[in-house]
Amino acid sequence: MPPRQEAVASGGPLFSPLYLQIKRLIITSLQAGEWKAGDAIPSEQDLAGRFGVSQGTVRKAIDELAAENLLVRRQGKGTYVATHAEQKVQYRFLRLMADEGPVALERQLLDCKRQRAPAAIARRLQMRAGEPMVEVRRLLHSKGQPVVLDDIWLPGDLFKGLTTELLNQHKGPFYELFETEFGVHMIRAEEKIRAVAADAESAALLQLPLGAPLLSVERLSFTYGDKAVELRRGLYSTDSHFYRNVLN
Amino acid sequence: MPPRQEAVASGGPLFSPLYLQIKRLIITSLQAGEWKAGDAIPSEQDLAGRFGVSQGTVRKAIDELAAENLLVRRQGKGTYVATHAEQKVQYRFLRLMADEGPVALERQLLDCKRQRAPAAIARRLQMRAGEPMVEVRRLLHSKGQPVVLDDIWLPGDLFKGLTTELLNQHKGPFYELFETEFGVHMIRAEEKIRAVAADAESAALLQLPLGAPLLSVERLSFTYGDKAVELRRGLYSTDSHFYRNVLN
DNA sequence: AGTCTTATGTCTTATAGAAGATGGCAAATA
DNA sequence: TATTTGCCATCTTCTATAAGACATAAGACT
Repeated sequence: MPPRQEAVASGGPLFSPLYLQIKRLIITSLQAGEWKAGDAIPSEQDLAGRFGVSQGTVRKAIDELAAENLLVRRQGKGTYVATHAEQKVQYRFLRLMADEGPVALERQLLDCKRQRAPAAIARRLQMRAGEPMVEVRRLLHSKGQPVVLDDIWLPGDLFKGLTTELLNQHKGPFYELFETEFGVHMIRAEEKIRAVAADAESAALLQLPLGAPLLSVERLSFTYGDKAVELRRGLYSTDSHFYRNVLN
Repeated sequence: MPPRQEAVASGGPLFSPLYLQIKRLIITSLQAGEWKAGDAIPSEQDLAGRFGVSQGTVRKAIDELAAENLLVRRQGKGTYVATHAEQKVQYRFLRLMADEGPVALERQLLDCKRQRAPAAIARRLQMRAGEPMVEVRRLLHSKGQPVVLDDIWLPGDLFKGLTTELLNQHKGPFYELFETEFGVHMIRAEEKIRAVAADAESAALLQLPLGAPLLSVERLSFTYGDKAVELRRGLYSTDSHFYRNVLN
């Protein structure tokens, strides 16, 4: 067994450990859609054979991918591609909690139309202004009360057949739909949170007085290869709910 | 080598893997203050010898502790007890970012007095109302502008000698002082974030109009054994700053 | 129908060697 | 002589592999 493989060119890290090379190969397969969301990937032994390394090395690669929530391990069963369609947590990326009781949200679609990208939006998604996009607006209700107003921007070329009907007939999170219908997996996101005053439109939609303080949550979501594919701005009413975060 | 050690009693998980038992032992030593913040813990070989297991088993235990930010590994040097005194990030738990440029904060101590615990505060810290506490209030400034107003509550018995003078003469984060002077390590925290309107006092201190929207960040901090030891309420002005969070 | 066996996953532990950091010591140098 | 330089021993963590234990599900058997 050659202890070290030659790496090419200069600039980057000349050598990298075997398990990191394996990890990269697995990510490539995920990106190529070789295994779809919710599927089981081949066993550690299989992959070890395919790549010509030992099971333990594949295991360490998968360990890191599982820690990053790209894969999910189930002892005795197999290793699965992470998905937003899990029953356990309805919304994997939503950090909203209710003051008391669990959060059970109903969706109300407000709008879904194709647009040209405004400069401010395009820049954040590394696109050019004027490129085709889809804008979706919706409300989330809890016990009949409106709680979240979302404004979502998606690249038009990635989401060709996205229509109001498709969104309405689909039960479950948007991200689940994006996986099954468009093959776009959201694996990571960054949020910028501010406090803002409700303008006329948001106040009306959220049934709050004009100028009421709202949580503004601007989310940039990424797919494989750190490619930004969604910009979302949520306005949260925090009278009976809050945004929860853990630090360590 | 016995493959499995006997576990006692009933109720919990009857058996747990060796490396988890080792992990618990290490946590116990940390909690007992056997190694202080910033110190190097014994080498993996040392610990393996002490516990009568192999180096790889100790390694897996330490791996998890490092992933939880209780320990910090440095290849070739050793493994160290995590601390809030690192130069790298001034405030480990502070998620505040500036719209442009880095965050450089100056502190201004407003108040530090001993109090009886109000019921609402006591409950969150699993104490009884009326028990002695320390309340600290302070401002954080960025480029001369006030940005954060903090109201901090600490159990009085744990922080006996905490005075205005001690806080003022200390440079660096509070959590660093808590480690060195009181042996209290903050290892984890939960934050509840809301949008609120500035009342008269906070508006004046943050130099904002009355009713301006503010980010309310309520932080409950824990030390070893999931023991809550600090309740902190921060009001953030988010005109030129924001709260940053990453999801995966 | 219920129990047992077996196949196939992941999980745990152990061992050996590689890679990085550090300090001591000797040779080279000014 | 005083100082620098380079080598090396020895400490640390990191990587790679192998073997057996544990978990799960499905089929064989009673």
